Amino acid sequence: MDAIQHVPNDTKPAELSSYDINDHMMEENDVETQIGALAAGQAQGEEDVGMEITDTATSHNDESVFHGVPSIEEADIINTNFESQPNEEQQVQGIQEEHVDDAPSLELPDNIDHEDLSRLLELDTKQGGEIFDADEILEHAMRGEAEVSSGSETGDEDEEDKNESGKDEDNEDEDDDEDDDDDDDDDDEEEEDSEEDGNDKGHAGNEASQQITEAPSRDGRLARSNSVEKDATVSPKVAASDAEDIRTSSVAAIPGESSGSSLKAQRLFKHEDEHSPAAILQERGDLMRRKRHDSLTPVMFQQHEILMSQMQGQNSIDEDGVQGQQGENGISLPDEQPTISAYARLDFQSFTFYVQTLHVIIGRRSENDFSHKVDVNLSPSKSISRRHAQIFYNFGTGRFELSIIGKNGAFVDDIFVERGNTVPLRNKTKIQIGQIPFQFVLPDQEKGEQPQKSPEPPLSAGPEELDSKVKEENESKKLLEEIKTASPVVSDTNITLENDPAIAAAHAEITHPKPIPAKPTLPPQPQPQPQPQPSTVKRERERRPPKVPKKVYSLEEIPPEYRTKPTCSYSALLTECIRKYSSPKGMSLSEIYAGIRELFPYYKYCPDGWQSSVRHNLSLNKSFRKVSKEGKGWLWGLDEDYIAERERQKKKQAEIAAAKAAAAQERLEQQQQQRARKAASGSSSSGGRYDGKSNGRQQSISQTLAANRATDKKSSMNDHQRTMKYLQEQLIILTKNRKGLSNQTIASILTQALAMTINQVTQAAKNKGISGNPLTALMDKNPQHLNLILAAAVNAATSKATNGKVKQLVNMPSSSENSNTQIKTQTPSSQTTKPSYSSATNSNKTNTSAKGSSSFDPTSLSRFFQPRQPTRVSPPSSSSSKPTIPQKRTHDQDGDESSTSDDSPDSDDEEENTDDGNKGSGKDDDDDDDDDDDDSNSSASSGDDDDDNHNNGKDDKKSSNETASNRGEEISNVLGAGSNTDTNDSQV
DNA sequence: GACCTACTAAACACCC
DNA sequence: GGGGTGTTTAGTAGGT
Ligand SMILES: [Mg+2]
Repeated sequence: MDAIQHVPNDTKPAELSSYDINDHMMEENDVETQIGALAAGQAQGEEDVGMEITDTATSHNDESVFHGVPSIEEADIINTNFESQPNEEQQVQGIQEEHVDDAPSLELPDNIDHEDLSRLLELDTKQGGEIFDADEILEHAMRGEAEVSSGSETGDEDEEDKNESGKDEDNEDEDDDEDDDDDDDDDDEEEEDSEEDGNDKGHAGNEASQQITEAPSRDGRLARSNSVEKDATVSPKVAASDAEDIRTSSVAAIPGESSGSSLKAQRLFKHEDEHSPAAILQERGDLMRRKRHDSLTPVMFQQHEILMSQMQGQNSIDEDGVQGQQGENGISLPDEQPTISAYARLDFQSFTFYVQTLHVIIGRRSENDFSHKVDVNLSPSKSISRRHAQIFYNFGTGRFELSIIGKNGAFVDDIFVERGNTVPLRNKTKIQIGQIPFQFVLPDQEKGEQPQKSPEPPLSAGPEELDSKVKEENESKKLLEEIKTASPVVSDTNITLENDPAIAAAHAEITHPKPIPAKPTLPPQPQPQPQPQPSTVKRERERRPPKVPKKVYSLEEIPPEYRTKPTCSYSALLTECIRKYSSPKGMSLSEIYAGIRELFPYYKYCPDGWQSSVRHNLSLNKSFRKVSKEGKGWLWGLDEDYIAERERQKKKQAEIAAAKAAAAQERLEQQQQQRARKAASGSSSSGGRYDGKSNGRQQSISQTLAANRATDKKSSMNDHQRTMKYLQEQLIILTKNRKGLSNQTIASILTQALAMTINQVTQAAKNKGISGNPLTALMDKNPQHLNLILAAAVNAATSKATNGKVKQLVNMPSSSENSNTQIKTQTPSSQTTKPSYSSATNSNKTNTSAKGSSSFDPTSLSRFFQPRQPTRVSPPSSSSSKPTIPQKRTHDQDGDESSTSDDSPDSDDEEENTDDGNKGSGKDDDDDDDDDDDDSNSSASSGDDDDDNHNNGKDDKKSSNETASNRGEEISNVLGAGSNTDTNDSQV
C-alpha cells in the first residue's frame, strides 16, 4: 500500500514523472513546498516528497478521492512538486531504479527495426515532427495553464534555456512541442494510470513511479494485475507472474492506446477546445499535466513486465512500496512479478529508468523550472539542454525513436546525432548524452509471446510491438480499444473519470487485483474477466470472448470535453489521423479507429457506429486510398496526389478569385468615382457587375470541384452575388478615405466589417425567424440601413484593426444624414432596389446601428427585420427557437449530452464528389485555426479541404467573422465566405 | 420544395 | 463460421 500510496499517479504530474538522476542524489527540496501546496493537504504532512505525494496520491487512491480527482490544480502542484522532488519523482516517471546493471536482461526482441541513422533521421523529421505538432498546441495550452497555475515556471524554463543557449531555446521550443506530445502521452498514461490508480489505489498512479521505484508493491501489482488482466491478453509472453504485471501493463496498454492516443490527445483537446473555449484549454492543460503525471506510470506493456521480470524480479515490486528504492532493483518478487510495467527502460550506470509513457523527455532539470517537463534529469551540466532528447513512440513506424533536441546532440550507438535528428531505437541501443551513457532496452517480447501483442499498441501503445506486428496489433488494438473503452475514461478523461464513480468502478474492475496473473482481460466494466481463464495468460481474447460489449458511458462518465462530437467531418478526421499516425505502409482500420480515438476522445465514449462512417468515408472519399493489403483488410493512406491536385486547384481558384476581386474592386472604385463625379442620378447600374462571382470568393478546390454544380445554383447565387457585390461596393466607398491606413489594414478592416455585417444581419434575421437571405432583403428593402450597418462595422473594424488609433474610417451620419454620400453612390447592383440613400433617413435604425460607429450594433438589425417581415414571413418564434448561430451540425452539441446521439457533423461525403474530401474541410476552418495551421497540413484541409468549403458555408456563418478577420483576406474572400460558404461551389 | 452535403445504418460480399 | 473489412445503397437531417 504504501508504495502505492507513495505516489499516486495523480500526483505525478508529467513533471513529476520525471526522474532525476540528480534527484536521487539531490535534494528533494522544493517538493515539499509544492507538495504543501497540494492542496490536498494530505500530502503535505506526509512527507517528504515522496510521501507527500503519496499522500495525495493516497487520498486519490481511494477511488472516491481519486475521482474527486485532485483538481487539476492539485495535480499540477503535485507535479511541480514532484519535479522538484527527487526520489519520488524519479520513481514516478520512469521508474528509476538504481539499478543493478544486471538487470535481468530483457530480452528484447528486436522488434524494432533498426534502421540506419540516416534513415532514421529522415523518418524523424517526418513522423516525429508531425507528432509533435499536435503537441505543440497542447503545449501552448499547457503552458498557459502552467503559467496560470504554477506560475511562472514556464518562463523560467524558457529563460534558462535561453541562458543556456539560444539554441536551447529552440530546443526548448521543440521540446515544448515534444512536451506536448509527452503530455499527451502522459495524459494517456495518466488516464491509464488514473484508472489503475483508482483501482490499484494509488499504484496505478504510481505505476510509473511505482514501477520505478517500487517494486511494486504487490498490492499495486495486484491491482495492476487486474489491469493486467486486460493486458494479459496482450502479452502472454511474460511469465505468468509477469503476465500479471504485464497485464497491468497491458492495462496500461489499453491505456496505452489511450496513451498512444494521448499523444494525439492533445489534438483532441484542441478539437475539444474548439468546442469549448478557454476553459477547455485550461482543462486541457490540466489534463495534460495530469496525464503527464499519470503518464508516468502507465503503460506497461508486457514488455515492461518482461523487463521487469527480467530485470529481475528485482523491482518486483515490493509491495511496500519501496518504490523509490526499487529503483534499486531488485528484488523482488519474483513471482508476482516485478511488475514494473514499462514500454522499455533506460539503463544508466547507476539506475534504471522505466519508460512507461510513450514520450519521455530527457534533459536537465532546472530546479525552479517546473514548466519544463523532464522525465529523466541527466545532470545539471549545462552541456545537457533542458530538453536534450526525447524518446517517443512513433506510431507511424511502430517503434520508439529518439529525437535529439539538445544543441550538443548525442551519440547513438556511437554515432553522433545532431540536434534535430531522430533516430529509431531498438533494443539495447546505446545512447550518450553529455557525459552520461545509457542504454535503451526493450522488454523481451518473447516472453510475451509476441512482443507486441499487446494490443493496444497500435496507436496507443505502440511500443509494444513497435515494429513488428502491426497487424497483430490490430487485433490487439482492438482489444486494446475495447479495453480502453472499458477503461476509457481513465485514459482520456482523466479528470472526468476521476470524477465519475462509475468510471472509478470501472477502473477498479480493471485494476482489480484479483486476477492476478493470468487473466488479463479487460475489464471494461463488464468484464467478466475474472473468469477463469486459462491459465495462462494473457489471452485477452479468451476473455474477450465474452467480449465486452462496448461500454456505454453515462454522461457523467464522459469528460465534458469529450461529450460533443467533433465538428470536423470524418474526412477531416481521417485525414488528420492518417497524416499524423500513418506509416508509409498505411494504417489499418483498427489503427485508424484508435487514432481517431486518440485525436478525438469523443469517439472513445460514444457508441459504436462511427466506425461504419469511417469505413464509408475511406471507401468513398478519393482522398483515401488503399496502400497495401494486410491481414483482413487494407492499410489505408492518403492519396496525396489527389489531395495535392485539389490543393492546386484550390490555389488556382484562389488566385483567380483574388485577381477577380482585385479587378472588381478597382472597377468599383473607378465606377464609383465616376459616379460621384457625374453624380449621375440613376447611375444605378454599376456596369458590369463585376462578376458577382467575383465577389471574390476564391474558389476552393472543393468549389472547383463543385463548380460544375455550382453553375446550377447560379440562379440562386444571383441574389447572393448581387448582395455581395453591393456590400463590396459599399465597403469600397466607405473606405475610400483610408486615412493613411495601409492596404493591408484596410483589407483587414474590410474583411472584418464584411464579416461583421454578414454575421450580424444573418443572426438578427435568424433571431427574427427570417429565413432566406437577410442581407439581400435588407439591401433591397432598406439599403440605407444596410449601409449604416456597414459603416458601423467598418468603424468598429477600423478601431479594432488599428487598436483604437483610428476610431472611425467613416463618418457616421449622426442620424439622418448619413455619411451616405458615399453610400448613396451605391446601388445594389442589379436589382432593384436601389436604396435611396439619399435619405439617410431611417435614422432610427441607422442611429442605432451607427451607434457606434465604433461600436457595431447589430441589434439594430433586429429592428429592421421585425418590421420587415413583409418580405419574409418570419415566424419569429420558430426561428427564434433555433439557435441563432447556424452551427453546423451542431446537433452534436445539442445532443451533446447524448453522447450517443450523433451529432455530428459533418462530414464528408463525397459522394460524388468524388471528392471526397471536400466536404470535410468545412470544419477545417475551425480546425484551421487551430490545428491546421499547426499541422500545417492543413491537413485536414487537404483531404478534406474541399469539403471545407462546403462546411465553410455552415461554419462561415458562425465564424465568418473570425475567419474573415483572421485571415484578413480580401474583401472578396470575405464575401465569399460570408455569404454562403457553400456557395463556394456556387461561386463558380 | 428541390438540391446538396454529411452522416448513419444496413445489407452484402470478401477475406482471414 | 465468426468477425473484421470494404462497398454499396437507402434514408435522414440540416442547409441553401
Ligand atoms: Mg477512397
